[in-house]
Amino acid sequence: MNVISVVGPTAAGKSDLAVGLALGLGGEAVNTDSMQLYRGMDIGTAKIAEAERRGVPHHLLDVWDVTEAASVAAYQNLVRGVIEEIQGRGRIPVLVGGSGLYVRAALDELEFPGTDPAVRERLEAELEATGSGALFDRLRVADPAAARSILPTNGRRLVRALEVIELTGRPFTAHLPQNRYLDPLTAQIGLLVPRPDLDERITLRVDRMWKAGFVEEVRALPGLREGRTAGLALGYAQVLRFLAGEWSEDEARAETVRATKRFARRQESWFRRDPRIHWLPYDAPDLLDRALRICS
RNA sequence: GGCCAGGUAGCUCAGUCGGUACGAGCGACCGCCUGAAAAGCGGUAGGUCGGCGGUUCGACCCCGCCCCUGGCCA
Repeated sequence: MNVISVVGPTAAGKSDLAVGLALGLGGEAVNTDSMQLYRGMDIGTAKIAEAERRGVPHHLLDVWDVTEAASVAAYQNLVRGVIEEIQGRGRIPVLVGGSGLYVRAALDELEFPGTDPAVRERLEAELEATGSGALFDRLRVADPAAARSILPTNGRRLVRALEVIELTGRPFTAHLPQNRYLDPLTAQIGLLVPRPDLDERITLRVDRMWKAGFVEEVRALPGLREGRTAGLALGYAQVLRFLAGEWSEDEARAETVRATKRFARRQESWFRRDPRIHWLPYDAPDLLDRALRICS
């Protein structure tokens, strides 16, 4: 295989498996997690510690400032470059992370039509003023196919669809080669975790984050409030509300656990759809061997 | 032991001046997802309305007794 990708819900043990695979295959780790791209967001994103990397180089961690807005398209440029560079050195990129769209952006034939801040801003103002229903009606005329796949109440996606149509003059749905790897020799490994185990692991992980000084980490990142995305990250958003006096610290922690469980469920439903993923039980004693076999 | 409040969906609670529970939020389960994706948007399933008896054509809503929870008094 030329490219490996480890996916699955949060707290499943992806980082560790990726390091094992990299060591076994002569590879390097590449982050596919939208929030670990941010500098300074370590505890709350469960970023793999230096010691746990066991000498394996890790790419695309700490590349954005928390004041920058995240962008899949920008990320896509970065990953594609990194993958090429690693392969150029005769090594194998081992992608790791749970951001479904980011994984797709890295692995699949997928292109993002452009964006325009002015257009975006105007559409967002319109959404604010007239509500999503009006935007939906417009989309229904401009691109019936897109309207069928976007719910009338989903303002965010309506804005983007209309933006793309306005910018490209083509329907939003014009580009859709689904599930096609850029490199046919790509293997995706998914970690399967039973719900009760997953919930327990999430609770423990959040507790550990708090003990590790998560609140202090957030306090030390004033830029979080300015950025459009970083401050919305799981845990960070909740701690910010605690720091703002809206919630007690306990509430913030409990809400973080709840939101993380919900997120893990969304990750599962995203990855479940991809028939190309090889699923392995997260606690299999021979997990690494089985994964290596799939990758060879 | 007496008084008061309360026992309605897994949880927290609405509600019916007696006529098949419009229930809500959270949770659970499921789905969507193309430049904010740790974001955003949806769908479905759960209730013998504490128990037993009575009044009534009819009670979750009225009456009696009992059980449970919280508070106050003794």
